[in-house]
Amino acid sequence: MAENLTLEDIGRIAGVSRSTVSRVINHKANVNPAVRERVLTVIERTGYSPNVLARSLVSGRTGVIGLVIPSQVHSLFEDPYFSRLIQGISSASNAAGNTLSLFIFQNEEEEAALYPRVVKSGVLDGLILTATRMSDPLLARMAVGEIPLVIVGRPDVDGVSYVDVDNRGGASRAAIHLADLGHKRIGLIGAPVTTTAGVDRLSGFVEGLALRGLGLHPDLRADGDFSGESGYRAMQRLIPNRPDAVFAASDTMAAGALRALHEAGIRVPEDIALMGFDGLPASERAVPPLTTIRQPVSETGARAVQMLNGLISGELHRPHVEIMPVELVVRGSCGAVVHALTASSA
Amino acid sequence: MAENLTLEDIGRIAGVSRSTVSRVINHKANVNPAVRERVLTVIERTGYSPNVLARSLVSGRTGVIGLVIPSQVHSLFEDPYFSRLIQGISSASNAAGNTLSLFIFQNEEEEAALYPRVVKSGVLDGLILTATRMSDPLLARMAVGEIPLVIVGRPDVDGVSYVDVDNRGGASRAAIHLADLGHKRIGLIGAPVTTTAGVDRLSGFVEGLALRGLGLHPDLRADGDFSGESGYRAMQRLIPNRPDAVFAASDTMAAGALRALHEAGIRVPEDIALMGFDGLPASERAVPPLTTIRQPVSETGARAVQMLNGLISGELHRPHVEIMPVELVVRGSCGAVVHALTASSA
DNA sequence: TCGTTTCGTGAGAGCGCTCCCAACACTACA
DNA sequence: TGTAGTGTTGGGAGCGCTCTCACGAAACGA
Repeated sequence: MAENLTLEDIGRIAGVSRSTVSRVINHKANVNPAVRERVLTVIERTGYSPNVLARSLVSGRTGVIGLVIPSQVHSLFEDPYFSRLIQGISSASNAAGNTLSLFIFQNEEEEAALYPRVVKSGVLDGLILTATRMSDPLLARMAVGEIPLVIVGRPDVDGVSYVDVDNRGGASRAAIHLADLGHKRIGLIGAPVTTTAGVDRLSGFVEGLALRGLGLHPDLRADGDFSGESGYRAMQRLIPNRPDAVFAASDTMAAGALRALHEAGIRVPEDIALMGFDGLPASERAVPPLTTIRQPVSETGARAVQMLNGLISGELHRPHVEIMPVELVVRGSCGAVVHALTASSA
Repeated sequence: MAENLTLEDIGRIAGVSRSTVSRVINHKANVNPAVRERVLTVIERTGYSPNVLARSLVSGRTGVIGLVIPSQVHSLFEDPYFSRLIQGISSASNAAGNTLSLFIFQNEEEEAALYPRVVKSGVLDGLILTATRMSDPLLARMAVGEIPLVIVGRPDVDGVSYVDVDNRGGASRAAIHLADLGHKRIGLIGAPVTTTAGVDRLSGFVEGLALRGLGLHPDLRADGDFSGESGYRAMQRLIPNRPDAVFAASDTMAAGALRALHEAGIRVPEDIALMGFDGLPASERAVPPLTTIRQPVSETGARAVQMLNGLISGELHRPHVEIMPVELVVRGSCGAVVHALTASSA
């Protein structure tokens, strides 16, 4: 009932000392079973729970991990990616007994305030940084190693732990899939090359095309910024150059592209094949359903939490890297179903 | 440079005591200007920043506020509402110097774990609870008043501070708008009546119809769960009953409804008028652009933070209530543009 | 029977900070 | 010269916890 019980209080009620109560709570050995039972009863009855602050002050651990979403993530409100990532990270944090603190920065000034205010203040045991840009200034500031750090997405510097999805492999897979369906003029709606994901999906795509003896013609490439709107405009730029297949580097951009194609009266997949990347639930309900590369977003977040906890506890030697596998999901938009009878040997 | 500087260290370097350094840091009066300057220089030079934990332990304030998103919010990953709300709350927290901790609960067990683990542990100064259900069990557990609490959305119990948008007024406005455009058979795709928002939008809508001498025919009402998919199915149920206008209680459901209408070959707004609620950016890019009731989501979140801080500091007497205004945004889907010449007197 | 080990326990110190109070100038007034 | 302020400073206590250490009691082998 009463709010401000202390170890001392519990001890007094149970007729033991503060130290013994502490031992009981922290599951330490060398406590008489009868005494332990008595103390537990008192704790139960009083509803006591230890003051995390005091505990953290002496132990040096707070159990709080920070999730940093840098500025310039305008897509945060459009792209379900971040919702799913946050959900995965939150869920894994709860499971691991961590508290998750969220830092969404609107601008560079807010970013600059992070370092003194949270990293050095001692509240955070570790930090997860998302949405890495190329030469990320935040990263440079944080990677100095004062606090355990895990990046979600490949950073473009060495010596930092990260977990990424297989962007290269997935994009390569997409290119091969489209090529194997008989397409020759395969275009790309790319993600920004200011992000490592954009770079990796581009290079993987080119790599996949090359494996089938194809190349990416400059006229068949238009980059977007992950938003549906940018995918819409990119496709409009591509249409005059008559691609027979297009790989959009995100489902949201693919959805925009689909809209542009509808408006132009171009049928999918009859006139053009379309693929996305992400595997969002919404991609399944597109018309036609979108063939895509599914990435395990919430699992990626969960792995980041686990890796961070490994780093915090010292079990892991840094830097540690993990690449999550992606998966080709064949649906209607690539025309594979139409080709299935003739191309099922592939 | 060195990480673990203390007040004592700074004092030693500056040739003063711990107390004086503390006074300088906390902008207390009665410090010799020359000494203050010297101390500030040392702080600057060493990069010292105070240990928040120790400070919190004695002051009883942590500056951390919790944002709780209960389980059963399946729409979290589909509906941009939460992204925008989180963004607004995060932004306001940063501005107010708070740290935001995020608690997304997957199930009732996780919810049950919240109370002892965070509320009583003393890490949180206050709590924001979102997505209130009717007779929310979480609310019952938290509203006991051990920690300052602000609800986003109207709770169905008394004595709790909350900030809500004018769901009733907005829905009423929508009904009146559609009625004034000459529609008679006005249908509703409702939000779940297990949420107070759903209840309020329903009652407001009925109220608005009544003001124009209309009623809501049971055949013209189908409820969804905020998701696009549910809006799609709800509209399919409504179509056979031939409404000439439909108000969907969320933009996402309206988007689903739009899809159902497209598939059925029913033109919007020529054959049927459609309205949404939310004012999501995506509603503007719908085909046709969606007429909607815009609610200030991120401002609502920001107000919740401000209210919570008022409660924490004791400036506010609880309970405090604030209703945010909504706004009718007329676009193509309601046919108002077509009617504009004849109905501009309204 | 006497060391010696083991177990269970409590007291003390200390984590880094804030707050309170006493001590010390130094000035101002009578 | 004495007394009362006024501004400035340092030390002590204490927030609630963990950890180390030492002490007494019980249990052991010799």
